[in-house]
Amino acid sequence: MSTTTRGRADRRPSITDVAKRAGVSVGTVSNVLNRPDQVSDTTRDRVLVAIEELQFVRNASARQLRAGTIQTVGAIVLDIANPFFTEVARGVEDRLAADEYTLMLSSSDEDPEREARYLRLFEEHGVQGVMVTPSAGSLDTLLALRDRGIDVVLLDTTSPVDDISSVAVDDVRGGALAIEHLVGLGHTRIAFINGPLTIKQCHDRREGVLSALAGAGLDPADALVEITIGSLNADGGEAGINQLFALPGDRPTALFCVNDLTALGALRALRAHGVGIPAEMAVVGYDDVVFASMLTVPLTSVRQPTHQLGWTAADLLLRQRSEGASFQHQRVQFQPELVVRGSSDPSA
Amino acid sequence: MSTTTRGRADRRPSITDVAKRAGVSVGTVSNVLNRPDQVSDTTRDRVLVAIEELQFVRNASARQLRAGTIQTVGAIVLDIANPFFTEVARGVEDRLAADEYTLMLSSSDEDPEREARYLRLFEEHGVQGVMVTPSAGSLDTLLALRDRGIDVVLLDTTSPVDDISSVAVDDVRGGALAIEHLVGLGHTRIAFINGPLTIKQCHDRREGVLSALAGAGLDPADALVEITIGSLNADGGEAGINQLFALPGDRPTALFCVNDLTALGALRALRAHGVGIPAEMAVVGYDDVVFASMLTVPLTSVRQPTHQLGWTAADLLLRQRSEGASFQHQRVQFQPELVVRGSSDPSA
DNA sequence: TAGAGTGCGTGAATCGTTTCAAAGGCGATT
DNA sequence: AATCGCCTTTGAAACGATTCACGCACTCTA
Repeated sequence: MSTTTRGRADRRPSITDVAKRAGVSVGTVSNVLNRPDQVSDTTRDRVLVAIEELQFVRNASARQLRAGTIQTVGAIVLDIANPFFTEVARGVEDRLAADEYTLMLSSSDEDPEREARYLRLFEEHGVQGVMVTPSAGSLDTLLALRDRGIDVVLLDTTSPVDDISSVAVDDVRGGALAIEHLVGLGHTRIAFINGPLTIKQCHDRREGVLSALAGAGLDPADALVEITIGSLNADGGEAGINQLFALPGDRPTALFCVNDLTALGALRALRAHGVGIPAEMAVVGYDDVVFASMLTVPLTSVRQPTHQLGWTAADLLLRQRSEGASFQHQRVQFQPELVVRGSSDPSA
Repeated sequence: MSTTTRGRADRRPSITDVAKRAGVSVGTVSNVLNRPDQVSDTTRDRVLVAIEELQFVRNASARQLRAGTIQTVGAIVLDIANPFFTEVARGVEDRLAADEYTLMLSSSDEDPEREARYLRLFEEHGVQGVMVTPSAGSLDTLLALRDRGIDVVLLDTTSPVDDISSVAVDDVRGGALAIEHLVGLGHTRIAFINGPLTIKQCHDRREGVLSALAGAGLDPADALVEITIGSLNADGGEAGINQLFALPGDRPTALFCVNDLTALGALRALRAHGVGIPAEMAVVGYDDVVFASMLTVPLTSVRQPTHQLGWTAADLLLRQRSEGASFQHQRVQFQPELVVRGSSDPSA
C-alpha cells in the first residue's frame, strides 16, 4: 500500500543497504556506528555519506535483540497528573541522565491491573530495572520480577522486605504532623479524606493520624470521621466532601486530605457549600505542590523532598546494577515537614 | 556476575526453552501465544504449564524485529509537568486505548534538541506515528519523518503545510480574547509575558495580542510591554515579573501571561512585590488549568478543550494509518473561550 | 481401499544488528 | 626475502520470535 509521496522503498533501509551503497561489509558499517575510531577516515566518510543518502535509522529492536539489553529503566507512579509525581520524575530523570539511561514513565492511576500491565510491558522490552510506587500489595509480582533479574526500587513507600530497596518519606510522621497541628489548634473532631488502605501512603498516613489522636488522648471513634475515595485527585476530593456532608451527626471542624490535589477538590466543594475556611473548617493537605501557597486560602500542607526522592531512587537503582552482588539493599527515609498556612491557622 | 538469590539461569528463558520443556517445537509455542485456537487443548495446556514454570516473558525486541512493526505511537509535548498537557495526553490515551495502541510519552521541555532526540528514539523503536507539539521550526525533521513512513500529526499547533494534519485551538483568537478583555476594562498599558516566538503558540497568541490592540486603536509601542522568558512555567513567570519591574518607564496596569503556570509564578512574584490584584495589576492567564479558579485571586484565563484536543489528534493519526492513501489531511481547529474571574475583573 | 479432506504440529528461513575470529594489506625489522 | 606486528576490513554466527510450506495421522466418502 501507500504509494503516496512516501519514499520509494516501503521497507526502511537497513545496515545492509548502507553497506552495499558504500561498498563495504555490514561489519564495517556497524563499526562506523559503534566504534568509529577503528575505521579509517576514508571508509568512515564513505559510510556516513551512504547513511545520509539513504536516511538510515538504526533499528532499535534488532540492536537490542543482539545486544540483549538496553540502558533503560522504567518507572510507574500513581498519577502522572499529580505535580508531586512529576517533580519526583524530574529527579529520576536528572539522575538517570548522568549515566545515560533512558526512562520509560507510566502512570498506574492507582489501578493494580494497569500497574501489572506496564510492568510486563517494561519487562518484555528488556528494561534493566524499575521504580514503582505500588498501587496495591503487588509485592509478589515485584519479587518475581527481581528474581528474573530486573532490579526493583520502591518509590515513595518503604520496603516491607529486606532484599528490595526503597526510598520514601516518613508518611506515619507526616500524618501525625498534620493531626498534631489540628489538635493543637483545638480541634477534637476531624475528617480525614483518604484513599484505599491498599495504597501504602494512605495506610501509613492513617497510622500517623491514629497515633497522633491517641497521643492527644482522643478516641478515634469520636474524633475521627474517615472518608474513603477512589481517586486521589481533585474530583475525588470533591466527592469526599459531598460524602462527608451527607453523613449524619456533628460536622467535623477540621479536615485532613491525603494529598493536595484532593484538598484542592475538597476546597472547591467546601466553597460550593459555603463553608468558611478556616473558621468553619480547617484544612490540611499533603505534598505542598506548587500552587498550595497561592490558593484563595493558602493551604497548610506537609512538604516532602520530591526531587531528592526521585533522584535517590534512581541512584539506588543504578548503583544496585553497577555494584552487583556487593550492593547493600537499603531503606532510605526522608522526613516530611509541616508548612502552616491560612487554611488551618487564621494567624498564619 | 550476580549469583545472588537471582534464578539459576542468567539468561531469561526463550521460546526455545519453553518448547524443549513442553516437548514441542518452537512453532507450536508461538502458536499457543498467538493463535491458541489452532492448537489442541492438551498441547496448549502442556505449553502453558511450561511457560508458567519457566516464568517465560516474551521478548519484545525479537517479536518486533520479526513482525516489523508495533502498535505504538509516540507523543512529544512541551512540558509534561503542565496540567494542560497531561490533560491532553489523557485524551490521546483514551483514543489510543480503543485501538489497542500503546503510547510513548515524552516532554521536550521546549528544547528542540530534546525533541529531535526523542523523535529519533521513537523512530528507532519503530513507532507507527507521532504527535508533536513542536518546540521550534522542526518542520523539516517532521516532513522527513513522514517521508520515511511515520505518520505525523501536529498537536496544539496549526500545520503550516497541506500534507500534515494538525489539531489546534485558535491561539490568535485566544490572545485577542485576553487583550480585548483587558482593553475593555480600560487598560491601555499591558505587559505580556511570553515565551520564544519559535514556539507557535507563543507566536500566535502574540499575533492575537497585536491585532486586538490594533483593533482598539492602540499603538503596541506604547501600549504593550513584552517580556520574553525561557521556560513557560511558574519559575519563568516569576522571572518575568522581576524583569518587568526592573524596566524603566510607567508600569503597566495589566498583565497577560502566555499560560497559567507562568501566571501562577507571576502572581507569586507580584505578591512578593506587594502589588494588589486586580487593583494595581489585572492578570489574565491561558489554559484554565484545574487550580486557576481556586487561587487567592481567582485567575481569569482562556480555556481550551484539552481532552478533546488530544483525543482528536490521536483519532486523526489512527485514521491516517487505517485509511492509507485515501486519507484527507486536515487542520482541525477548536475555539478558545475566555473565563473571567477576579484577577482581572473585581466585579467577577 | 484409494483418495480427498482436515486438524495439528514441525522446523527452517527470516527480521537487522552486533560481535569476533580470521584474513588481508602494508611497512618495519631482521 | 622472510618474518613480525599493526591496522583495517570481512563474513558468518548469533540474538529470540514469527511465519509458512509442508508432513503426518486421522476421518470421511465414493
